[in-house]
Amino acid sequence: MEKIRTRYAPSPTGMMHVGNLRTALYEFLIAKHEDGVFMLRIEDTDQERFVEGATELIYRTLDKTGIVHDEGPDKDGGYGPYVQSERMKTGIYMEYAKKLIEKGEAYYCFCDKERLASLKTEVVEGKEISIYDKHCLHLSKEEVEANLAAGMPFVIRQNNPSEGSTTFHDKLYGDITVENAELDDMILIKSDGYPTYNFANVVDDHVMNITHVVRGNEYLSSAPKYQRLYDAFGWESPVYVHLPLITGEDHKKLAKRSGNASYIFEEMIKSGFLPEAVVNYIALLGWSPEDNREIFSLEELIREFDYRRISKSPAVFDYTKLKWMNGEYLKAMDFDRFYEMAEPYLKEAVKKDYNLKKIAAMVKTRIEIFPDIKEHVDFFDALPEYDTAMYTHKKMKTNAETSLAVLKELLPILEAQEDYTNDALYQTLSAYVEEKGYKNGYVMWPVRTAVSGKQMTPGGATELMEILGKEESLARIRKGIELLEQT
RNA sequence: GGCUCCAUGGUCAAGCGGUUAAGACAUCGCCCUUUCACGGCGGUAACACGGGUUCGAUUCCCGUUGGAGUCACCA
Repeated sequence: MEKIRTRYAPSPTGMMHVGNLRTALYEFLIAKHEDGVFMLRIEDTDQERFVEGATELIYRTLDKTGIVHDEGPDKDGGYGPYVQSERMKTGIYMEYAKKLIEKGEAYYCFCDKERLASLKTEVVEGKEISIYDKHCLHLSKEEVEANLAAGMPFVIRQNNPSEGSTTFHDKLYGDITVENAELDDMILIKSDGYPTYNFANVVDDHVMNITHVVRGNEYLSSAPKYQRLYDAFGWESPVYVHLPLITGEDHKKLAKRSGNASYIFEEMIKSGFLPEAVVNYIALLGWSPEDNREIFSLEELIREFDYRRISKSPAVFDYTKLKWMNGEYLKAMDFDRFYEMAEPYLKEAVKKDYNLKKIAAMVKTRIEIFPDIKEHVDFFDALPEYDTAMYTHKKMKTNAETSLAVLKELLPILEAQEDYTNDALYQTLSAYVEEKGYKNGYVMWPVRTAVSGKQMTPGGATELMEILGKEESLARIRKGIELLEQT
């Protein structure tokens, strides 16, 4: 059987959001699942929208996520060039466009902007709707030659029949048929000589031997026009796989512009997400495995990914679930790697000379994304101002009064204590608890409160004291006693 | 508005004619616990509606409603 070849064909116009990334991922998975080839092609036919550095961003993102291409501008696989502006220089698009003209499947159009504007009949939701009237199709050969000779600017349009219908087959959506009358004579070659996406895409996919055209659902409605192009050329059409859209909370397609930063990959990484967690999460937006598993490495995805299980309805991007998944990755992560990644966040929150590794270990199972660290550990640097009401805990049967008593009794004991390791401290406190016949929490609660000044901490009382050290721990307990005495 | 697609809990999502309609996130409760978290256990919560087809429809067909996409010399 022929080897599967898929392609990711982004235009270098800015940031990559999770929709783009998911498309790349599925294209990659579909190819790799069957040991095929995943290719990268840069579609830069719109010179006006080109953004400096956008190509590098694509490389960086692919690299970070592990979605590596087998062929591309930087990896020649014999189908190059892989950048459309370079391909254009070879004259390939014009050459194929002319073939279509010869067949009567395309024609020169000399209409100017004004005439085109006069065709716009209707305005729906702020968008002008127009369908080209085939005005230039009726130009005689002589007129065309004359216009060309005179250097008149032109475009080349597809000549779609006004009768009959066109059907194409999508692997997920099945047969889709539309009336040819619905098909506008779209522009194939722009007046600047560049091909449109619509044309370049079809030509390149064919010439570069792409077997499976995988792309977002937004192309579903133009697919019949592409199909007509294949038919006009007499080419066999590829296998189409149109992917369901990823939407925001508003159930609307993710927009590249006006984009919410939380859907942009780079921004997500900056805000403390792991690339592998993001990849794992988006793999599950629109696809599900046969079993109930949810945590997948990229290698596992390659093994399990069956594109026939891709769903047809759009999926809302759930930030909360992504965070949960990121937390799962953090918990499962090797400690050294975790520490390396967490260190900058720890150092920002804790300036004093505490054992950051111990703090990191405490925090590892409690956070979902790295920035969560700050709120967990900020009390190490400075005891926050707190309300003595925090000493009251119903379940521990503590209140300001009992806490004061316990703390006062404990102070001399802790002053005498030299070994401030967690185990030793815990032993000391336990002994005290036992001697007095108290409940554990009755003692631990006020100590932890005094030592942290917080409702929630990443560890218990003695764990905290080990890190704070004797001096600071005692200072905080004295402070607690002072506060409690004032009430 | 035309065309096209889609339709299971708040979200992701299994199901592919007969099920007590899975599971996950979120949410709520309980347990565990040196607080919180983790972990464990449990609860609330869904087949949009109306017609068919069928012995039987969440599942197949049609319609309605709802949602989305698209209608550029952008991709």
